[in-house]
Amino acid sequence: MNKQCACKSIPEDDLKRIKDELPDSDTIESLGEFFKVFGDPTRLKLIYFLSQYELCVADLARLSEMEQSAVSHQLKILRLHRLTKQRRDGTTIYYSLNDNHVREVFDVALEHIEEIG
Amino acid sequence: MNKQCACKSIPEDDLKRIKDELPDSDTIESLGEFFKVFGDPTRLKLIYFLSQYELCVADLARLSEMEQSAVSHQLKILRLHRLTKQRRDGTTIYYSLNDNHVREVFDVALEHIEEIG
DNA sequence: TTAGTATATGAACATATATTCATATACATG
DNA sequence: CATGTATATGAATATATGTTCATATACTAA
Repeated sequence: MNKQCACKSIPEDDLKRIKDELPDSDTIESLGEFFKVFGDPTRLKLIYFLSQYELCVADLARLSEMEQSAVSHQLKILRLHRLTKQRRDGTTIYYSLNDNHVREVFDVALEHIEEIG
Repeated sequence: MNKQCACKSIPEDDLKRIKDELPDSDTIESLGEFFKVFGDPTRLKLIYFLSQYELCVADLARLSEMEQSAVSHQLKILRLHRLTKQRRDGTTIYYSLNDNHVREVFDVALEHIEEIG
């Protein structure tokens, strides 16, 4: 008698049901994109600073010790994913976070990191 | 009179203070790594399935419609980042999530995605 | 030990992505 | 309009990453 992987005994119907519970593929794609934005240390720094203050590009560059160009490129990504909003005052553009979820996601993950050491 | 970027008027001391509030660079790196794990749709699917059930590699492959090898490679990443735990039963290895934070991060992000459409 | 099943892994390849450099755009001031 | 400042962007490059294929390891049963 062959003792097969127990899970293989899950009927096809159940597999289908479990599969159906998965958020649809557009949602999964969007989620992946969303997390990818957080998946870079330089962007995380920008996100963190913006979670605390409304800041212009120049100061973000100074705070994060990145070149202005690099900051602009990354801000474009944050903007496109609607993580930030901006406001113009003369030639200066002030960025801030768009959504409380962003801060929340950051905080939960931080808890996790601190917990697992 | 030159109207400079208002934020430039933030004294160096304040900049230093804001910078100091940023989690240390090891933490930022770990956070980035953590989010990077979520930043791939195939891994997200695995994470989702494992947030619901304890599953073996073969069924994860069937559920996610990935090759066994690809699943194993991705599970290695989840394991290394301690997002999953596993248990062996004969030749079968059952995976499950390691931590409630993972589920929580997933859910908050999902809310965000559903909110911004 | 031999055969079979479940999972893991190394190498190769293709694709994605972050940064830099040079330059463009947008606005303000004189 | 001309100049200066703040920000944005395109191209190029270097690096990271996901998948596949072939194969290795770990365990079980006969």
